[in-house]
Amino acid sequence: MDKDKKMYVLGMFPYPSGDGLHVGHVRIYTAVDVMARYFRMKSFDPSTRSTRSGLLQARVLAPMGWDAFGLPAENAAIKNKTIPQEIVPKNYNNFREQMKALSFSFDWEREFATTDPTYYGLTQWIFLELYKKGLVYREQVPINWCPKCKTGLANEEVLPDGTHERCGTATGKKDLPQWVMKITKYADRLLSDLDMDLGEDFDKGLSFDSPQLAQDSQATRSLDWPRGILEMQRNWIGKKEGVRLFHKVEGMDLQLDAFSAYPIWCFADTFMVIAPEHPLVKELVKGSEYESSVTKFIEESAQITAEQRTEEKFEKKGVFTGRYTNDPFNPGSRLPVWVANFAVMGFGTGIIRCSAHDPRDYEFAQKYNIQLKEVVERIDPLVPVNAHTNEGVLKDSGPFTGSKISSQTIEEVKEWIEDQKIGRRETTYHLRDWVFSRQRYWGEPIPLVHCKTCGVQALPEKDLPLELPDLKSYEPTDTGESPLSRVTEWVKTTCPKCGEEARRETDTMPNWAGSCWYHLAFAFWKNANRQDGEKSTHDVLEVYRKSQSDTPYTDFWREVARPAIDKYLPVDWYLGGAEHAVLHLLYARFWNKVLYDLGHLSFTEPYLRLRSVGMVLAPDGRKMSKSWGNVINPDDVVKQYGSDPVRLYEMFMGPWDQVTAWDSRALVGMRRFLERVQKAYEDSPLDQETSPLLLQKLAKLVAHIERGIVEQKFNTCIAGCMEFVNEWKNGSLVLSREHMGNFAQIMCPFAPKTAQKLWEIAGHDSSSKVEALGWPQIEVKEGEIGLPVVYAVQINGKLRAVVEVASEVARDKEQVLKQVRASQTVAKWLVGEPKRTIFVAGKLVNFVLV
RNA sequence: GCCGAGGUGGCGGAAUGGCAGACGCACGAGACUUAAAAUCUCGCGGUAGCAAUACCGUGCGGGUUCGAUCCCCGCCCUCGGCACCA
Repeated sequence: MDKDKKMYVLGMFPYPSGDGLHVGHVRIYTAVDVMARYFRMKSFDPSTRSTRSGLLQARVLAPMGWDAFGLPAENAAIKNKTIPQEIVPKNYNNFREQMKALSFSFDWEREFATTDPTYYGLTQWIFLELYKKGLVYREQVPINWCPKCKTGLANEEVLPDGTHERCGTATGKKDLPQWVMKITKYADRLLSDLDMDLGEDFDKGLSFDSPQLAQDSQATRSLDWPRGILEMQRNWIGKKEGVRLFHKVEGMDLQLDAFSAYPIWCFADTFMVIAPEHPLVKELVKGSEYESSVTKFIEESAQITAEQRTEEKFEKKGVFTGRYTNDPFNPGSRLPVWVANFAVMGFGTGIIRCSAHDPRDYEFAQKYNIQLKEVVERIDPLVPVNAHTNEGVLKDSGPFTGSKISSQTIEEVKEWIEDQKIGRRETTYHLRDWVFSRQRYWGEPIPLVHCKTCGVQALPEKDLPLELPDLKSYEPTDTGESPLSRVTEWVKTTCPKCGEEARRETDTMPNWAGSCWYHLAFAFWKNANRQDGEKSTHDVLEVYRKSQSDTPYTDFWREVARPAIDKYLPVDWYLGGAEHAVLHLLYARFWNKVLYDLGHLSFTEPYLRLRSVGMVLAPDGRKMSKSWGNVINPDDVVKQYGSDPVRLYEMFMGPWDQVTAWDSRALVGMRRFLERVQKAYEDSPLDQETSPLLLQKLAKLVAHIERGIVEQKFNTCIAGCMEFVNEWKNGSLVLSREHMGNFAQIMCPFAPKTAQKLWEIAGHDSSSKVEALGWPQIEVKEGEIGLPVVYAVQINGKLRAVVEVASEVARDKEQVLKQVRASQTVAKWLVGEPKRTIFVAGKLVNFVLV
């Protein structure tokens, strides 16, 4: 094996809740373990066979850790009247034991929790790197607020009807200063890199000459992610190139800017709409006869929750402001300005130019009798053409009258707009900046200090990690501030710049922070459980912290972390749930790009191949949920059936990427199969020659499993194994000792315990490990075995017979046709000479009579 | 409305242009057993037939092809995600 090659297989690390591992987790991590075990065997180098640790030299990384900060643990601790520091380790220790019980062969000496100060010190260091790069800023951002509990709430604590999930009070919003990350600065790259050629980053993991991986090197080496998830990322970023258009309000010194993504249709616009929450609305009507009606409308709109607003039946409503603007597209015309609830702040400018060519605008204009104009002849006489089609020939459109709409004329219009100085090109994004503050206890403290004279100061690297103080009471405060703000002795500090008294930032980081870079940490992480006597990451970092350097973390990153990261990253296979399709993946990609720009990483995309698992439903076909009482606990089934049958069942139950309902009865089939194989091994003498048919099947099975594993078609791999055993035992066929060993080897990724037992029954002693000699290679040359080839014979495309042809002539068309025609059944159907004969070598003959 | 994934026996599913229903579950019959469980053997899409066999059959309608579960066009349904996005 090429020493520069590696394989990094990663399952999205779990949030260790008190309920323990879920069968959905088991489905993901069994797949990760199957792949990891396969790649380890595959990476075995026969030339190092004599060295004791040929396997250990292979650079296959399959780590596991715990995403342990965040709201659920904090709320669970509050509920149980304890502290997160106590329940979190309890939870992840339980997760680890459950995983070990399932024989997951993860690199346990690399395990960590994001709540470990050694880990979150590095998270804080990365935060400061982003901060120093100017990607973190402070802004007033509204949070969800429960006026009764006097507490800030996460979105998930607010029910769809806008009430607080715990007390039922209607929630509101409260403005708080928050730290925000400028992810929008990276919007373009986050979008275009989805299609970028990743070059050699992609090649590093190609050493295992597996079927699909071999294909990759020939295809474009852009991200190999499910199409749907790529699409969701694109939509979430939501890049729109358009124009910002300027309008003067008649009789006022006021400009209204509107964004348009379809500028070529602007000649049709006949009115404008402004969002009720737009800051200029009040100014527009101040002191006019419209003031009261508009104010009333604003108040009404404010009471409607965002949820209600997005309901389908939601009625488009508005009121006239009494104001008009000029229309730069139709000089001399004026556009009435309405306030309407279908305009929202936060997209575009909050002000829209409206026309008959937008169904929503059209509906609104019809309702309020606003004059309309159309610039493209209708196709359907009942409705105006929709601008989104961007098709048609313009009429009544100033200098563009008579132009056919095309990408070229759209460009011309944009140019014309800029020439006329009535607007300018602008790109908008759906993506917003990322609110990074949480007014919560259980998260990484944000390592900033507020000084009266020096303003906000970053904590020096030497002071990291900034540890979370142990608190007995950590419930949210009634001002909405973080619970940390109450801990006077912790908050009180000195300014790193001037040394005067200063206050620590009391907000903590969101749950996402730890998961933004954990895949990097696994590359260099060493925990204290190591057997090999090497220093743990904690100890190494301590040495740096106690050194003279002012930048111990930067030094550590450069000297320790970076070389290991370069060795293993990017992640070759990333397996997890589709629920992270947008946020986690986007945030992690964002941090990766920033770290790349800072020179801390050598690659721009963290996850090369992404696969999402299908949900496991309860036996009743519904989602598993405590409230339905239909949750299957993996502990119970492992106890009842054993770990190998559970692993096998999770892989066998259906296509890995599709939803399937759990069926405990089907599980017994897995145990039966494993017992049957073991019996078959015990009954087989070890001194036989393998039957030719079986040898051929075994060779095919090995190839099938290799392809199946990299394509995540685990279900058919297992079916293939079952089929093989059925062939073996139902016929009077025999397997040699060597081939019995081979079958044990290919079973190993799926059912490692059973595979080891089979290996031993096949004559190896227990000090020999089934995975230790690599992946079996069985070569059968075509024709060597001399088995007859089965031809399907069709008449007019309809199957009429099946004919065996001796292997020596099985590829010779003339000979095959002769033999096929000799069959009685074929002769019966073959009336007259065929007009055409289709011959597919080794497979099929089709006589076409008509 | 848009985007995505699906629709095949009683059930989970297999077959990605070439023998539809592999493999497993459930079910039925038989063997073993005093009996049951377990295990083993056989059967198991529908219709007709004692049978050989024939016809029908992969959500619906059309098309391409010697040949379509698979590719193309138009619909229907289920699940997941997003949405007054200007």
